[in-house]
Amino acid sequence: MKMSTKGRYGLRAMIELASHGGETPVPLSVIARSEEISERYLEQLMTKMKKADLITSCRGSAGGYCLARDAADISVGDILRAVEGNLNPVDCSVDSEAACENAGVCVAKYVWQRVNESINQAVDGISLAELVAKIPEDEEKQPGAVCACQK
Amino acid sequence: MKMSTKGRYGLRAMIELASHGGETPVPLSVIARSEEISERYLEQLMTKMKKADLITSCRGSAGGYCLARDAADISVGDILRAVEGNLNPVDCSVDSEAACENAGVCVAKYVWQRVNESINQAVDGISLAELVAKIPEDEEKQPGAVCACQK
DNA sequence: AGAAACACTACTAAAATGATAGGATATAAA
DNA sequence: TTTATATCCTATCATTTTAGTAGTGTTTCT
Repeated sequence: MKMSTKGRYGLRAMIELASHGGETPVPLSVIARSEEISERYLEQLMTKMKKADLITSCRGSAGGYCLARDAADISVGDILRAVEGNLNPVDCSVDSEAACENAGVCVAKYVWQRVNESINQAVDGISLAELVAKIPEDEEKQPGAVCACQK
Repeated sequence: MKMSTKGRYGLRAMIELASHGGETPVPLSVIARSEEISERYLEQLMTKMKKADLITSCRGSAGGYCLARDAADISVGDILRAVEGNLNPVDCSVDSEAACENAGVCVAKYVWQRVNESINQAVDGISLAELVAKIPEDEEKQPGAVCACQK
């Protein structure tokens, strides 16, 4: 039950992006360098977040990425689901998806549904703005100090 | 963020075991056949649950596994942590473990801690007895009908 | 003695993860 | 209009993890 690098990197990239104020687009290279994430790999995650309408992009020189809306209106759940796919611990726990023929009598399903609800409730209850507000003053200025931890 | 077969099989095996009443030891072969899980693989999971003092075993002919205590006193959390290890979505989120040097200023950590607490609270709030009670009457009698779903 | 069951360790095929690589396209500034 | 700086798109690949096998040993009941 581990969050993959997709979710971890994705979240950190969004925190980094949000902490830039949003005046001008932030190039991928800046975020990647700050967070010590492979530029090529992060690019794939940004694509997913763009498709989920969490960020916008400008190509060409002086281009980069911007938040698609206010950081207060982007939840951690939005970010994680964008890069990780749904957060259900078990696919068959969500009806009409990959439910097996025993779904009707399966009591284990009850567990996975509860866990699923619990996880989503937790991540939906935290906004990006809330996280940026937690960054210590002096850290916010110099990109990179937010968290270079690879975990 | 998927639960591996360890957690899924482990939970199902325990539900199956608990549904046998506990009068006599239930052989691995019975549980494995009922739940359509590889006997050899399930054996490894049972070993973990035994080490976690969730089950006891009797060797030899007429041997098998029993719950170590009342099903009401075994939580789903106990089971999942026994077979999966801790349920933290990210290792560095738990203090004094694999914390990185930026743990002090890392705001992402806050997210993982909240998610961790949320998951554990959910699984600790469900007992094995509660699940067994949910099994439909006619299903309870014939082993295997509980859930043979591989998910 | 022999069958039935757990105990322990090592190995392995397959799947998922975490990248890397190579180009194509767009944009602004020189 | 050329050049530098970006994003965009698709394919490939090495590594790690997962899920399962296999072999051997030990215990216990009949």
